[in-house]
Amino acid sequence: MPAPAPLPRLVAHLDMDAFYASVELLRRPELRGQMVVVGGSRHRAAEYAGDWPRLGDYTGRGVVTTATYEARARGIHSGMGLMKAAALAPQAVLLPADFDEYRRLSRAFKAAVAEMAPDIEDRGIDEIYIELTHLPRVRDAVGHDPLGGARALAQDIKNNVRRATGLSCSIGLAPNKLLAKICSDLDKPDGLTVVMADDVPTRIWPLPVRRINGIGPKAGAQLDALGVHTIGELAACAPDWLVTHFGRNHGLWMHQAAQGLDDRPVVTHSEPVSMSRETTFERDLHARHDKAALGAIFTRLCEQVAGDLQRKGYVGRTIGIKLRFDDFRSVTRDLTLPAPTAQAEAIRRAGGLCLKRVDLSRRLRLLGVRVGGLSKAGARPAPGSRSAAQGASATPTEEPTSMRQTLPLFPDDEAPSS
DNA sequence: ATCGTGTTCCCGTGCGGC
DNA sequence: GGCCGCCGCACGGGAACA
Repeated sequence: MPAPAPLPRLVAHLDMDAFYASVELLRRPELRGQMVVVGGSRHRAAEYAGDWPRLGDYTGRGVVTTATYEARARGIHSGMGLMKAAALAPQAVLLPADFDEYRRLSRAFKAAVAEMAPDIEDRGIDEIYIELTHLPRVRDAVGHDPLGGARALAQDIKNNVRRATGLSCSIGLAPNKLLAKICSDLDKPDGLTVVMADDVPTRIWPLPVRRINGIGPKAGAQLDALGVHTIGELAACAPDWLVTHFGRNHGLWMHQAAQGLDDRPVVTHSEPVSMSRETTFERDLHARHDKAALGAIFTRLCEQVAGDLQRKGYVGRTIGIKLRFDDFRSVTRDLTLPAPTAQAEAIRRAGGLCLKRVDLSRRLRLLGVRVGGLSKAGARPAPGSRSAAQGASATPTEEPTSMRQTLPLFPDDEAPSS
């Protein structure tokens, strides 16, 4: 009896095509074929008498969230400032984002995948990883051809997503998450791309290093400056040389990734670590001059994040704020409370204390509130979180005195250090 | 005239417990 | 008591990604 061939691991990465824009086209089919951009937050999708709002008429802050392929052909891409996009294609239709609808379709496409392959890792609203290795259709594929079985399954998953949502997606099929992610992008839209270990030199090595998930703008620019442009060039770098430039962890990881190696599991369950709300103002605000407006925004953010926590049944111990100044520098401050909370009042008081630790002489463009160190609202504190238990043996209901006094939301700049 | 929102992970520093 | 090393946590910043 011949020894059974070792089973290759098979992972799929599924990415919805131009997700938000495609959802908009589902309910506005008359826009098909046009340049459509989704983005901005403060404009309304009012009733248009056959006349769509045009990018060129938009004034204000905001970025492109998604653009149809027609708009991308004009050089528009996600993350681009709306005013810059407007210069490229003023006649493109601009629609505001409707996250409730996107979440509805997101649940629908994930359910359609789960019918066929239940081991799914959520990677946000429009993409997932799928573990295929142990599925009967793959493991016991006819002719002992697991790859053939996986490819057929991936095609069936695409068909089921389209049946359930009317939307197309692209799937990458590979021996690990890293390669699956890269190759789901190789044949967009509506693609199904397979890359196995043997294909890495021909299909992966010619690509720019930025295509590796985890090499972002900073590392990409650094590698570029060092003369390393493609993944193949990165693969040829000595690990020690990468370690000297990027540190032990990062350098060794880069070297592994460039070989197409990755053993991260598909993680099917995860708990949230933090929840936050933030907002960019329509115009930059000053802590003293616009104190009332900022205080109101701050209070609203605290209420929103408290509402999010309560709705989802979490409490958190670490309260943080985030500020972005007019020069785009940002700072964060946080504070860990003796006991977790989901109350807007407590969050606002702690956030107010954080705020006092920041030099507020520059104008602000963004304010955010974050709650981390989350635990389930009903649960006993985890045996790992010590400070609540081992600090003074206070009763859980007792409030520190500092929490009881009403603190100014945006304190005047007191005792300037200059 | 750019440059949002929400989340995770990682690293360095500082500090206290042991 | 002082010092040391180790460890974990809190905090702040940065990078990355959807």
